[in-house]
Amino acid sequence: MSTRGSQKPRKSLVDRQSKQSWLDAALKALASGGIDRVRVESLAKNLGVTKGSFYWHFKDREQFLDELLNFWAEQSTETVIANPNYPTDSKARVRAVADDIVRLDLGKMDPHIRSWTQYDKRRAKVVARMDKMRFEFLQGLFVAAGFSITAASLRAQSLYRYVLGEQFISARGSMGQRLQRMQAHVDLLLQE
Amino acid sequence: MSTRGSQKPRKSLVDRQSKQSWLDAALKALASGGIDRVRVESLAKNLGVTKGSFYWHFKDREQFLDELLNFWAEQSTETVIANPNYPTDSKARVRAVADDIVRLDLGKMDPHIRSWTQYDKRRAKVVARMDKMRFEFLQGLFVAAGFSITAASLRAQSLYRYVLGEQFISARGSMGQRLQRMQAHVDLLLQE
DNA sequence: TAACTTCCATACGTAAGCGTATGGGAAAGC
DNA sequence: GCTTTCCCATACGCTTACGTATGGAAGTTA
Repeated sequence: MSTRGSQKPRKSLVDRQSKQSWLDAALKALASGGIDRVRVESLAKNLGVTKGSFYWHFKDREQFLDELLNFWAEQSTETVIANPNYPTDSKARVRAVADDIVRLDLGKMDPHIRSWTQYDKRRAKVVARMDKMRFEFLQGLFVAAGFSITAASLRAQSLYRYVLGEQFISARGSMGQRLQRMQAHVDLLLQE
Repeated sequence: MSTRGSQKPRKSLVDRQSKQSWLDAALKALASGGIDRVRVESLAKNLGVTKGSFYWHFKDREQFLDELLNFWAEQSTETVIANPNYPTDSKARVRAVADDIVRLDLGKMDPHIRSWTQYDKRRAKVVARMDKMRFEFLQGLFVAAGFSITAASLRAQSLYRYVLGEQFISARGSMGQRLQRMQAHVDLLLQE
């Protein structure tokens, strides 16, 4: 949708930076207590600026929240799919991915994200896309590990629900316990 | 903590009723869009009364939300544990419970409850107690089905996370699909 | 029937938060 | 150097929602 190419480059980097800082702050606020803590004036205070900045970068809070959701989606996608090099052995690969999910606490935003978007059809679609991507990624792992499409689907569903469920349990124990539980669960899924 | 027995009975039934109606309305509002929709004046409108009623029955919103959380906890406890008669065969029992969880949509409140209480230490304790109770109930089922404590624990953890995780996926498919998935998952857990 | 209790309506004060209008400083462009 | 653009501060109006103060209707008790 850009106009002609004869346009000036427009530094637009300071711009990006500032917009990004708002989104970063919002994501932190979201993680710290739900969408209800994502407040324009509160974020402004944290950033050491005023609302003036916000309403220059964004139309209103609604549009901002949309960008926030997309930002979360992008970030989640990058982290999970376009990832570093995992083991080549397919079963070890599953274990490594599961380990990362716990260790990096991927999905830590999911409770708030989902509680927020659950009854917002438009936004729920974004989350549903994420679910689909993540699921297909996991399913691919199990297929590579020798399972049939059906069996892999079942196991991916199970693993994905495990990951999501884990996020909602307050007393999850130490990192070591969580890793161990996850591996035990993966063992269940990987056994013939 | 009651005072002497010579006290009058004090009908206190109208009282109970009205308090209950507020809590019922609040639970419905909570289910329909998170704790943020549990608003005094909004609930009043739904009930066809004014705030006057609310502030006669409750000290303030905070105390009301405490009662709401306890109400949810009580209700969840009743529904899951003190339940009707399930099959006597222990494996069929597990399947029946899993079936009920999906069919009755138990845990449908969990996303909002957990997103709400996650960063509120005092309230998180209530939720943690629920987690413990539910887990021990499930663990008991697997123990009864012949698994060792350790194996039963693992399977109960898996099943519980599955149930919670299921709640957070927007595109869950039809009831039939959900039941089928759940049973497939339980099959995984029940196989030696 | 008079006083008292129970329960709710009305009206008000206050605070938080959104969005807008306006101005201004600093940097970039010419 | 002057203008223009970028970015933000300040100030204001408006809405929502909480909590309180007060009165009053209906039933209860004495």
